[in-house]
Amino acid sequence: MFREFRREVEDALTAALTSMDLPTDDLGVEEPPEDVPAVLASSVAFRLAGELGQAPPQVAARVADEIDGSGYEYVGDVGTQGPYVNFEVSDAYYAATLDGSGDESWGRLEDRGTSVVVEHTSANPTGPVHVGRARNPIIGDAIANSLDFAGYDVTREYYVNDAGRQMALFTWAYERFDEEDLPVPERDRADYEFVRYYRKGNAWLDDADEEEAEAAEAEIEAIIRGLETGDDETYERVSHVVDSVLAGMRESLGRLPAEFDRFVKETQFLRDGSSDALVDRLRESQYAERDEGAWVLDLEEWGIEKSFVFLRSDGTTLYTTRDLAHHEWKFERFDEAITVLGEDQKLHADQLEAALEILGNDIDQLTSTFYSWVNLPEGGMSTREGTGVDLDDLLDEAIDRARDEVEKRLDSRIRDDELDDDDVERIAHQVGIGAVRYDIVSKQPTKGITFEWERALDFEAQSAPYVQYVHARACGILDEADSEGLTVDPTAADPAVLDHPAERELLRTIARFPAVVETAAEDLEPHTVATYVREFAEAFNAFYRECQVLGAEREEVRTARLALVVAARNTVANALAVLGIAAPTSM
RNA sequence: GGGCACGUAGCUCAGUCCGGACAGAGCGUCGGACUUCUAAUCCGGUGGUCGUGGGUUCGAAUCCCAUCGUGCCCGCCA
Repeated sequence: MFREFRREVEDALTAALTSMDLPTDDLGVEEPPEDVPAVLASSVAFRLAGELGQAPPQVAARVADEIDGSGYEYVGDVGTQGPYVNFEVSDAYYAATLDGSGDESWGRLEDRGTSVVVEHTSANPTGPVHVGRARNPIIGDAIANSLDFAGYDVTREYYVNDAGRQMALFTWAYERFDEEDLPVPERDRADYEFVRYYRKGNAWLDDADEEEAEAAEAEIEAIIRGLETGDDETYERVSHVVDSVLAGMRESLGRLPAEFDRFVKETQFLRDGSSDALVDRLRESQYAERDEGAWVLDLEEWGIEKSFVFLRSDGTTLYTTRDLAHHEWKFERFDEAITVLGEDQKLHADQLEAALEILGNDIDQLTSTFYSWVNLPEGGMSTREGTGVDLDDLLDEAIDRARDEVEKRLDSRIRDDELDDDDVERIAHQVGIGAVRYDIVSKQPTKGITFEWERALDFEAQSAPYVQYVHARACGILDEADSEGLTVDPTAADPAVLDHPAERELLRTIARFPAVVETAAEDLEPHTVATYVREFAEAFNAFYRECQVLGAEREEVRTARLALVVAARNTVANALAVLGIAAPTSM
């Protein structure tokens, strides 16, 4: 409803200014501070003061007088407070909000008929997912969710880097070393088992004498060449390693949960010839030149000083070259492509975009969004070095701590719904994993994060359980209503009886949700949903404190409040869904 | 050396893109509220040179310039 109201306010202001023969290019529409009794306000009077030769408050009064709100459904009182023109909402606004949010799809926007592929995570299949990378699936999943809610047709893609030197080295190490020479795996799962070969291979190469190293390098080179020329046997060997490790990684990611619609392998673009064809096209471009046997692009026109190598001097392709073919493949299948990348990829993303433009693509189709690393207090995390905290360990610890909390609270529990062991386990999972996700998704991705156990697993307010608790409370009320034989009928509710300030504030907050989804999707900023849902939880808790639902004195009030609780539950459930956080029905 | 990001309360962060009403939360700390739909809750107190210095503007945390600090990146790795 907020979106419709905002449009009406803009219309009304434009009409008023036009009839006063004033410019309408900057309406100055903004959300006023909390204590102002208005949903939107305009600061346009400041800008017109000079032109009219009057002080802003006088200008505001004149503009407010000129506004005719009668033709609008949701515009209520229009008044001024000093230099500001304030717009209150009408009763119809509350009524429409209560009606709309009674639907479980509240917050889902109309279908846009636009397909978008969201590529995220795409961690190299070298070993278990560590916390340093965990920001990618959590942010990526939330971005995909917000686009889905905003009416896009979303495909979630994991791009598998199975063609580089890294995987060739891994395959060589896997075939070269015996398991008995390796440490016991940290977990009984493929990614933990295989990563031992990868680490061993790297360590061995670091220590090997020149002759040994050269022989090993020759074998690794042979694997790279085999992949490059599309040799089936080489592909099978590498695939065994890649698929095994990836299967393990998918289990970790699935716990978040972060699911993918498709896994696209880099080797696909070597095997189908698209990578070679692309190199030929690039070579013909005016920006291509040879440099010490390699082929490079001069990207100075794009403000990139260093030229970009797209073909090695030995004739093999590079990661970014193959990624070019990958992106053309995406452009053919989707209207828009979004990639969630670590901040270290910025230059590559710029080079990729420039090269795609040279190849004649419409680069408006592509948007890259970046996040900063999660580091340990003592430094970065590395799969190769085996430094860092595994995502599995973080999630296990989070669940353990959440379980302790649940059990600690069982004794002092007022509600007599008798949680059984399954409930305790369910809540521990929902809260533990939710807390980890909320901690990450609630911050701007560009901010650096230093991982600390205590902070990541803080269940206090401004964390997932605070919001989840609101959902559980709403469900609790509705359960109770159900067991008392009360039917919740939103159509029978009269929104006019919801005149308590806490009820009004809750409805106003609910009304904003679709607009929050819209901007989160447009700006690819899911953390704004996290901010919103926290504010929502505050509004609900105030309502919960001030307004008895089941114990309401009049039946019509109870009916209306029950409808409000349904609306609140739908809102918080969907906001949590966007963030990828579970909404517990009890806690 | 060049480029990009970040710097807001003791700590963790919103707000910055699109300038506007006294800069907001949580944690911490101090005090208060459970015979009342779940106290993982709520209420009150405490706490800020918005890194620093200039500039633009009626108005700057927000825009511009400079500067300091931190992180990331700077062709044949991914």
